[in-house]
Amino acid sequence: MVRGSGPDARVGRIVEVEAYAGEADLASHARFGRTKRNAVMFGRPGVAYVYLVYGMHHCLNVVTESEGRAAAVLIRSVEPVTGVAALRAERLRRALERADRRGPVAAARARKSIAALPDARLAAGPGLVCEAFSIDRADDGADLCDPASELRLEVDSSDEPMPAVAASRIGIEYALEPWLSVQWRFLVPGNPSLSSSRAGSVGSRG
DNA sequence: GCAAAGATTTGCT
DNA sequence: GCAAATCTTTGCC
Repeated sequence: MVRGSGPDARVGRIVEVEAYAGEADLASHARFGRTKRNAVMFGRPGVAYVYLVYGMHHCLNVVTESEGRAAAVLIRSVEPVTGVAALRAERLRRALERADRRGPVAAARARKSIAALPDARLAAGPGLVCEAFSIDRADDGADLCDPASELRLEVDSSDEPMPAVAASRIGIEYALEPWLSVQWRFLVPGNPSLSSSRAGSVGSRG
C-alpha cells in the first residue's frame, strides 16, 4: 500500500485483512442494501471504500467484486516499510488533536506514548492504518489500482511471498451464523504489525 | 423525529 | 477490564 510519491511516500505491507462478501453476508455493511455510505461497494472493483466507524475512526476497504456485487476487503493491519517517520508524525498529530481537548497533561502523555511505539505498531489496526496513512472519507471512491493515484496498491515483486492463515472476523458479534464464525480474516502469522486489541482474544486458528 | 448500535482505540479503575 | 469519544445509519414511534 502506498500514499504519495517520491521521497515523501509512505509505504507499507498489508499483513491482515478481512473479507466481506455481498449483501447476503450479515456482517457486511451491504446487508441492508445500498446506502449513501456503502455506495462505492456496489461499484467497480479496485476502488477504496472508506467509512467512519464508532463516530471517530476510519476504515479502509478495497472493493473486490464486479459492479452490482457489494463485496470488499477490509485492510486491518499494515507493516511499515518506508516513510516510517511520516507515519509516526501523522500518528502523533492525531493523538495530540485528541489529547489537546483534555489539557496539557494528556498531551504530554500522548507524546510519550507515540514516541514509545515500535515502528511495527504504527499501523497495527484498521483505525490506525487510516490515521498513519491519512485516510478519510475524502479517499472514498479513489481508484487504488491507478498508478497516478495518491493512495494506491502496488505489488512488490522483490518481496518474499508471505504465508497467510485464515481466522474468524472481528467486531461482528451482531451477526448470525454462519457469518459470525466463517474464517474470512487472513493474516501473516507472527508478523509484528498484526492488530492486537481484540484479535488476540478472539483467536486466530490457522 | 428520536433512540440505539456499530468492521475501534485509548485511558482510567 | 470497562467506559468514553462521536457520527452515520437503521428501526420504530
